[in-house]
Amino acid sequence: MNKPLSSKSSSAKKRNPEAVKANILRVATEEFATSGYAGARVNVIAEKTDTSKRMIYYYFGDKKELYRTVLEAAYRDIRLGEQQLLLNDLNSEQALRSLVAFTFEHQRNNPQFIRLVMIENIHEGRNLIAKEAFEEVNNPAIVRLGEIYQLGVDEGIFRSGISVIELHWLISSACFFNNSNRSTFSAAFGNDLFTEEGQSHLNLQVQEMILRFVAN
Amino acid sequence: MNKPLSSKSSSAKKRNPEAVKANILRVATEEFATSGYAGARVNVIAEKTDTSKRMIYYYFGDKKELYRTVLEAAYRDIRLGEQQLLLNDLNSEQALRSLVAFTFEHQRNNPQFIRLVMIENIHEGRNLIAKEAFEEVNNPAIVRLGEIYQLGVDEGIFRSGISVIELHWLISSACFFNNSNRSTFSAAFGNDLFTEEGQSHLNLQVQEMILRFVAN
DNA sequence: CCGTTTTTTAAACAGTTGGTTAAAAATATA
DNA sequence: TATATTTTTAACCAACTGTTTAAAAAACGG
Repeated sequence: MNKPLSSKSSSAKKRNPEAVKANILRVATEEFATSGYAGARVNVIAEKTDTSKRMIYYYFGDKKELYRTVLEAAYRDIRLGEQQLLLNDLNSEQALRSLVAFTFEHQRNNPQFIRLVMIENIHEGRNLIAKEAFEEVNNPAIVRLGEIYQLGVDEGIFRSGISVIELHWLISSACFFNNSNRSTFSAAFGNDLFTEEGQSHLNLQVQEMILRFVAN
Repeated sequence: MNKPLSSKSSSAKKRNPEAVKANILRVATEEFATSGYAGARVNVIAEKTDTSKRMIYYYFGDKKELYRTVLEAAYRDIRLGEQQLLLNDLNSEQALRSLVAFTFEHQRNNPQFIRLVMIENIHEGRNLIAKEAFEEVNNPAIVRLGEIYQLGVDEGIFRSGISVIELHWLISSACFFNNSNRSTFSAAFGNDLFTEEGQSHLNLQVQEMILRFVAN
C-alpha cells in the first residue's frame, strides 16, 4: 500500500507542489497582465495566492524569473489554442477567411495574453524579454498561412508575389489592435465597434480586407 | 527700461517658470514613455531635469497629475502634427493613399506617443485615463477621412456602405501596430520588416490593402 | 523507526518609494 | 519699499519594495 487510503479528516491538507506552483503562476499572470511588470507587486500576488510570499521565491527565484515563466507559459497556451483551428477540405479562399476569423476571435478571447505582449513591447529589450519564447513558437502560424496562400496562388485565385510574413503582419495588426487599443479607441470614438454585433461586423471587414488584398 | 539690458555675468540666471515647466514636462514625457507609469520614478525625472524634485511638486502637484499633463500635451502635439498633411487638388484615390502613407509615417516618427497610448491601454480605466484628452481631439481625423471617402463614392471609384469609423480603425490598426509591436514581432519573425526598405514596402502594402478594400 | 530532503510558516531586512517640510534666497510686481 | 512669486537646498518621513534568514513541519528513503 503505497498511498494512504483515507485522510483522517476533510481538513487534512495534502501537499501538492505542482498545484502550488500552478496557483502562483495563475495569480501572477493575472497581476502582471493587469498592472505591468513594474506595477505588479509581489506582495499582492502573494496575498491572492493560496500560499505565502516565501513560496514564490522558493519556486521561482525572484520577480523577474516569475515574470519570465508567466510569459513563456502564456505563449505556450496561446499557441496550443491556435492548433484548434482545422482547415480540412476548404479551398484557399475559405481557408484564409477561416484563418482570419479564427485569429480575430482567438485574440479577442485572450486579452491577458495580448496585455502581456503589450507589456513586453513597452519594455522593449531591457533585460526582460524572453526572446526564445518568441522565436520558434511563432513559426507554425507562418507556415500554415504560407500553405494556404500558395494553394490560392496555384488555384489562380490569389495573386502571386505577396510576402507571407507581410500578410501575416497585416492580419496580426488588425486582430491585435482590436484588443490592445480598445480602451483608448472607444474613449475617442465610442463603444460601437466593441459590442457583440460591432465585433462580428468588424471581423467580417477584416476578412474582406485581407481577401481583397490577396485577390487576383 | 523694462528689462535689464545686460546681465552682470554669463552665469546670471533669469527666472523662467514656463521654461522650467516645459523642461520638467519634456523629461517626464520621456520617462513615462520609456518605463510606464508605475515604472517611471519621480526621483529619476527630477535628476534628469535642470531643476529639483521640489519644483515638480510645486508645478504639478503629484505624480499622477504630472502623468495626466504629459498625456494631454502629447495628444495635442500629435494632432497638431496631423494637420501638416495637405490634400489639395488630389482625387479621392490619391488623397486616401496620401492619408494612409502619412499616417504610417507619422506614427512611425512618434514612438513616444505610441508608447504613451500603449501605457494608457494597459491601465485601462483605472483612474489614470484623461478621457477628455481623447474624445474631442480625435474627431478631425474622422471628419477628414469621411470627406475623402465620400468624394470617392461620388466619383464612383469607392464602393458605398463602408463605415468611416471602421475604415479609420483599419488604417489605425496597421499604422499603430507597426510601431507598438515592433519588439515582439521582430523577435519572432526577424527584423526585415523594420529596415528602411522594409518599412517603405510595408507602407505601400498598407496603402494597397486599404485602397483595395474601398475599391468598387 | 530514524536521518535526510522537501515544503511551509513566520518574521525581519535593507533599500527605495512618492511625497513633505522648512527656511532662505532670488526675482518680480506694485 | 513692501509684497508676492519662483527657485534652491537639504533633510526627512512613513510606507512599501523585493528579498532573505531561520527554523519548524511534513514527507520521503532506508
